Amino acid sequence: MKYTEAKEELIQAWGNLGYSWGLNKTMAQIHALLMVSPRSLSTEEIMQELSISRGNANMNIRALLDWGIISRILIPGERKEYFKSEKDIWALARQVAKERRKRELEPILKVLREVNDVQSDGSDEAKELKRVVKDLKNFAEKSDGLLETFIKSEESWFWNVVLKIMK
Amino acid sequence: MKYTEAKEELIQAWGNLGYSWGLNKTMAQIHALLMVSPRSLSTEEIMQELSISRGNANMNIRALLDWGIISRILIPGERKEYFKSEKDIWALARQVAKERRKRELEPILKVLREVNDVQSDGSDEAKELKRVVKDLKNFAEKSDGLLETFIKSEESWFWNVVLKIMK
DNA sequence: CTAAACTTTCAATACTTTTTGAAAGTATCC
DNA sequence: GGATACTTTCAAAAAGTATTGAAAGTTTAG
Repeated sequence: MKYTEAKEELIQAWGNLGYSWGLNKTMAQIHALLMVSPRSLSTEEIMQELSISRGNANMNIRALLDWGIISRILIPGERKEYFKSEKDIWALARQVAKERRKRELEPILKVLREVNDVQSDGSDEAKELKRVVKDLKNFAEKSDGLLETFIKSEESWFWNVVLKIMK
Repeated sequence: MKYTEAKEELIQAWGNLGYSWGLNKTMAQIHALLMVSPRSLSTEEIMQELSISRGNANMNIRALLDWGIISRILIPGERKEYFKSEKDIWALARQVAKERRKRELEPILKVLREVNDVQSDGSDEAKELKRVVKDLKNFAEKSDGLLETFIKSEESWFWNVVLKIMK
């Protein structure tokens, strides 16, 4: 397989994976591009490589900065901004986990804690609801704890544990 | 908080969580409704409760059946079909993990294995690409293994390990 | 200060996904 | 068989999301 072909396939594939991690397609592609690039790239170059508009590039670069998975590089003497991505995939996964926890898990935990106070009127429906809320809350809290552990973990430490699990 | 209010909030919240798990909003809401319902419901009842059309209800019920997270119930003497959901949340999570693994992780693993054969032409770009592919492949394979372990796990067993990790 | 080099915004547009509802299909009953 | 009670399909409409590009904004240099 040729280099450019491989690069395009990878950007495409990583784009899909990123999408399933909760980024959008362009975000994930920009990220992939920065991943495979040995030097940091300017907005202009990103637009070019991915054939996207300035606005689109700008918005998604900002979103990536916001997620904390790429960073701005200022090159002395240059006015343009350059960007590079986090290249350690575990660090990236931890960062994504952190953001998703904030965006997705926290809101549902809040609702579950509220709904937990529902007064049962003794009906089957209310009893079932109470049971489900209890289970969900328990699940969500445990997931939250696990995520937190993962987010704070050192790669090597995490690895050792995972290997132990999978043995 | 009142029962109906709590129920609606929960369906809403679960709808959002399900969405972030890769189900669509209606799918997740139907699932939530079945979760909190002490008895199985017919298509008609689901349409009613969620104010959705017959077509929509039908399509999403089929998708949920397809994911294997709800099941069809036939009540003797009745012609209608009823549906009930898996109520064990861990079993549900395992099922979702299984489907997503098939739909998302497997395709990227396939691409990574292909791209892995790229011939380096000695350029920095090609070297970087090779490095990234190697890392990603490693990561994806390890995630795949971990997911597999989770999917096949018994709840209690998994729990013990998780608790150990989090201690 | 003005021009140049950039970055950001945003209304319009294009694209994707979801939802609707009526029509077609299927199974069961008498 | 025909009527009834359902389920499924699917083209059209609506809703949601992403993308464009030109205009406005900002920063730096001279």
